Amino acid sequence: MKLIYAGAPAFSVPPLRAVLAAGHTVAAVVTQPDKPAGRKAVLTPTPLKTFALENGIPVLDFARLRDHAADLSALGAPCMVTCAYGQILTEELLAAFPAGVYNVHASLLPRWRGASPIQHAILAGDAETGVTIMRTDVGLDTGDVLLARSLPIGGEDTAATLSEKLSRLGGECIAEALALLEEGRAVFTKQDDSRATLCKKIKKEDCLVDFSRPAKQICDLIRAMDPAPLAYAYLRGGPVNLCAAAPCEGAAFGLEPAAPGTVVRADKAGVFVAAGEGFVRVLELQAAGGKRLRAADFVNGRKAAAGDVFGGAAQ
RNA sequence: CGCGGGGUGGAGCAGUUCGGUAGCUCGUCGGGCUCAUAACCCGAAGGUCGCAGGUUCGAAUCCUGCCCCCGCAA
Repeated sequence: MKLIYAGAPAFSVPPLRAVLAAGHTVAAVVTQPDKPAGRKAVLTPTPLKTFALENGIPVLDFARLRDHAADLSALGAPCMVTCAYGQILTEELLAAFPAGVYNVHASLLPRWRGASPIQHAILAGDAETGVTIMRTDVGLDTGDVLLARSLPIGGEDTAATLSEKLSRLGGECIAEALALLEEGRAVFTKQDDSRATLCKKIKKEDCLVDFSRPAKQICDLIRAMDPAPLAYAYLRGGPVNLCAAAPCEGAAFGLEPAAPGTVVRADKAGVFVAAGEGFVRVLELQAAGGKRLRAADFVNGRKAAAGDVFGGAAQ
């Protein structure tokens, strides 16, 4: 089938690869314009654009896709596949594709509609998540579902590992969905709006760790924000990113109860912090200006010691 | 020109203010102690101090230029 593929981040690359591998013709890749990235504001193309150019696929990076419906229909592709593209599609755009627009979404819809489904699934402590292929309508991830596949969320999963797995699964799903469409065997199911949950884009302020909460929830937050933007708390007057951690029982490591946020032990085994319930064993940390360090190295450089207290503000 | 931190044996850091023998913790290797150990004791190896130039009798340290890494913000 001839189609247009829209996406942007690394997550959107494997599904495109799967679409190509399945023998479909990608008339063009639509992505976001190059954006200044990093401290030097170097103009950087999206990962999807880089991949497309490497594979000789024409790239369209309109700032406002809604102004270019005519350009899209001129390509003569009956359908479009979107995956983490990041722009809302208007009715006019949807109308440009007689065979429909299909979205690869990284959650089991109607749960986690919106911008950050992977992070929110981990953050909420969900036991499983998955990929949903739906036929896009004018709402935000509200279209009828063509196909969905689930994946368990492991206790070690971070947004990074889960994203990679879901991206691969997304490739399998979109390939299968396109096959169903071509064979005319596609069956659509309406979403149960009453069970829908919405997630917004994550901001750094959402990542501040509150140690008065249970250790399990704190660790879910830390895993959800890895590798970016990273959960953090203040220590010795400055912000420290908490990159990897696991909840633990005090008895197993000989820890005495203490006020939430207190470092009760800091050595090769980790930085152990008292939480509202249980203890958080922090395994990787990053001080401002420094690299991400294993707890042993962080402690060895004396950036943390037993008795320090993690807080919610700089002081 | 958005703000800021940093580059010193394999790892994390101190030393730079005020130039004068390269230091700490950890790791590694060897030995010892121990029923045993990630514990403890003794010893050893390992560094062009990011790069280039300058000042100086002498530069990790002062001056100039450059490269690289990172936090915040976008």
